[in-house]
Amino acid sequence: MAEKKNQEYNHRLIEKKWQLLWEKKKIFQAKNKGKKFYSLMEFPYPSGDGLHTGHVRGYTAMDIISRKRRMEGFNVLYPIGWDAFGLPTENYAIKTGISPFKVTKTNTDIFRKQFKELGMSFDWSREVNTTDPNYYKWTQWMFLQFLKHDLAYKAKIAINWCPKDKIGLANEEVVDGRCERCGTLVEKRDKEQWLLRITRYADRLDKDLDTIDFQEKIKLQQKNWIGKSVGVEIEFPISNFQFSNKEDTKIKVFTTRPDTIFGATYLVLAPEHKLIQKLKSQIINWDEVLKYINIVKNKSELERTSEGKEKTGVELKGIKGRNPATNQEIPIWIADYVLLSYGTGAIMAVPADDKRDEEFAQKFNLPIVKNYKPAGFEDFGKQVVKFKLRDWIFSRQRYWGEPIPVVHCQRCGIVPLSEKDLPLKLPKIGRYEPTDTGESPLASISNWVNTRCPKCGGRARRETDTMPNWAGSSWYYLAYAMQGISSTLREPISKYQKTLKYWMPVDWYNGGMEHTTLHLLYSRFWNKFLYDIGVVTTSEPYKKRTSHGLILARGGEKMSKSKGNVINPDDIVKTYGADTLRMYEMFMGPFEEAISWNDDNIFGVLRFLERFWRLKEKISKKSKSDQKFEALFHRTIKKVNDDIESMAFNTAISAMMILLKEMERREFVLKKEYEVFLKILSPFAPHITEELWRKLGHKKLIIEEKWPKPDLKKMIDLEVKIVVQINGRVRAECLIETGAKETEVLELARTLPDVNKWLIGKEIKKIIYVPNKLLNLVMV
RNA sequence: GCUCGGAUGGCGGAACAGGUAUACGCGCACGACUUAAAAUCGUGUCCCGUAAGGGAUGUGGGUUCGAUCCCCACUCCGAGCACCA
Repeated sequence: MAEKKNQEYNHRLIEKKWQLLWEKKKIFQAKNKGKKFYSLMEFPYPSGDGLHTGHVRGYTAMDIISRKRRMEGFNVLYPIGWDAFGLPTENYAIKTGISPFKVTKTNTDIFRKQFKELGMSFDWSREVNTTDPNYYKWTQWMFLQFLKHDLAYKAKIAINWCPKDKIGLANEEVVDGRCERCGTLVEKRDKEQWLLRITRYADRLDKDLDTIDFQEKIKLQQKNWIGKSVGVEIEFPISNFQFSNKEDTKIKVFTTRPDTIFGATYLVLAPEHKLIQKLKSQIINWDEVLKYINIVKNKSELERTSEGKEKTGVELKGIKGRNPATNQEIPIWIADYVLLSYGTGAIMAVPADDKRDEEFAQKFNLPIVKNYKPAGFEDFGKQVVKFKLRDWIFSRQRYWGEPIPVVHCQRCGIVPLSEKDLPLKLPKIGRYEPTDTGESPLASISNWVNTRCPKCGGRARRETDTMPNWAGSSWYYLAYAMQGISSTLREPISKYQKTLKYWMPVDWYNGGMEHTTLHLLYSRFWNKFLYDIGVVTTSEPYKKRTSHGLILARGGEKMSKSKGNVINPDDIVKTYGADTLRMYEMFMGPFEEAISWNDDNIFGVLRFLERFWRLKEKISKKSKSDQKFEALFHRTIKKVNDDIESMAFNTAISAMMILLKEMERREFVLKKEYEVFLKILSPFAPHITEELWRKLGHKKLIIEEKWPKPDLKKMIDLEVKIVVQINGRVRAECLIETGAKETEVLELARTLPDVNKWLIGKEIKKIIYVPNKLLNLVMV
């Protein structure tokens, strides 16, 4: 009885065993030579909840690809690490008083264990952690390079402020006017902030998308976000006014439709436009103007955009502009539908052509010309390119992030730390709350804050802002390559150049769509900068980018703790095994699309694995299969191969299910064929296939075997089924040798009663023949 | 509002250089094995019709010998952007 039980498929008896053996043999450790393949899935934020089913989907997909590449002879790097700085850990620390260092340690331990239990073929020797001082030393080093090249600067700007998290947010972190993390309404606050000049790279970030293999929807989203538009800057003279400064005699507007200039009947400035203050003395209704400016200033972003888009504005009375095309005097208005941050902060309004201008003109009774004559594109100004992309707000007023390595010296101003003084370590503290003044808790640690200026030796204060959690993830793909040298990141940068050149770019990068305008754009920018200063040799970090769909709870809702509908992958692994979970998540539907979890369907793949396990009993010593089976067999090898490449994992598995059924139906299974089947299944279900491979008596592991190639000649059937249609409707089918000519098929078709009865007394007008597929007889 | 996806059995989904719609899986029904149940295996499973045949891929048109696939109009769902001149 016990003996019999051992022979049944039991994941508990095999999965751990192989995981330990892989680890012991260091089978997944990448070398730094050979034909390389760098596959990457976005590294996780190690939250206290552990891995969720969505993680499993993405990591399994890249694990399948990585395992296949290894069998194809590539030197594969499939690394893993932890993006561990960030708010949830800090908030947890505030709530419990437990140090974020400790929380991070606990959480990464859990994640690591879970990944191992899933059989992920990570190179654990290259594990990185963004909160490790050896790691963030480099994040800080890169910040200093930005600073050195004038790409990091501090400025007082109106930022998005989350009053609950007490933190400034980048534009990319504001969703529908609310904080991306906690959903609180975002306020505007004037604050000194660090910014990175990502806008200097806007054009390259846009253009270079054409050189890389990203999914179209990803490229589109990035293009929309960068928002490149080509237009013309046109100067409208201000009439009836004497200026001391010549520059101030004109209002510069940006338009993508300079051809509509003859229809421009008024000008609009953004309320924050600098010129307004300069024109103050000439504006008759200044009180009214000032009142409007203040109202706009105090409106939140959400209010400004959500008030039904009802247009508001005030005319600047006392001054007029002149349309250079018509030479007519036109009024000048200010209105908040014109944004200071885009173009020149001023527009020429063409109410006949632009919907917003039309609404505004109607509300305030401004003239609308129809039937104006079109102008040439550059007749009244010169062509310029504008972007929607804004500079990246790079500082956060929080504890749990990389300290920004500069000091503020009373005499020298902002002074960067010397590179040899990195890392600037985050001091351990007892309280993690942000201060009410909106400063980081670091500000209250006087023995850390008060320091000496590296330049003059005088008194100085450390910068207390920290970096956003997008910093560490902007270059982690480089860290994996660097990490390989000696398992540390301690060497000077020159030591890493060879290995960086060898590994970069990442060959295949998978991740979530939610990171398209954040992480993906930031890291491309970061890499381009490092390319420009000679640290890396490719200007794009990722050759190919794909994305996985979300996994939703049953019924299509998002999984969430509050709804109690969260599926814990640990439970599935425990009950059914890692191989079953991996295969289920790959089989459940199209990889790129969102899909609902359904426990019932797990049994489908579990049964498949159990049946596969039993198949070994049918192995025979015979040496040849029939041609028909071989055709199916080789077609399956090809399909599994091609489907993995296009991430159509669901149909790859379905093809293997069909093959299994066919092999069960037959009286015997050839050992050769069985082994090939094991190999093509192995990336999906690595444990059971290693076990069965070993049971066949092999000493080597299946992961060390070669990926099978289909025999294209054997894929072709000797006979094919041809569908016979009459007037496009299927009436019969017949078997005929592959590659038969039209006349042969027609001759055979005529003999079929189901065809013949439609032909009686009628004339065939036209014959359409698709070789090996279909014959369509068109009748009168 | 704009941009991009999507809509196929009871359910998840296949089929895309226009060529047998519903592969594969789940569920369900019946049968075999069991004293019995579970498990397993086998058969069936879009709708109407005894059949011949007809109707079905969100809706309505069009192109074509032939349309899930291409074109036009619309409805609904999802994602992204959102006064970007």
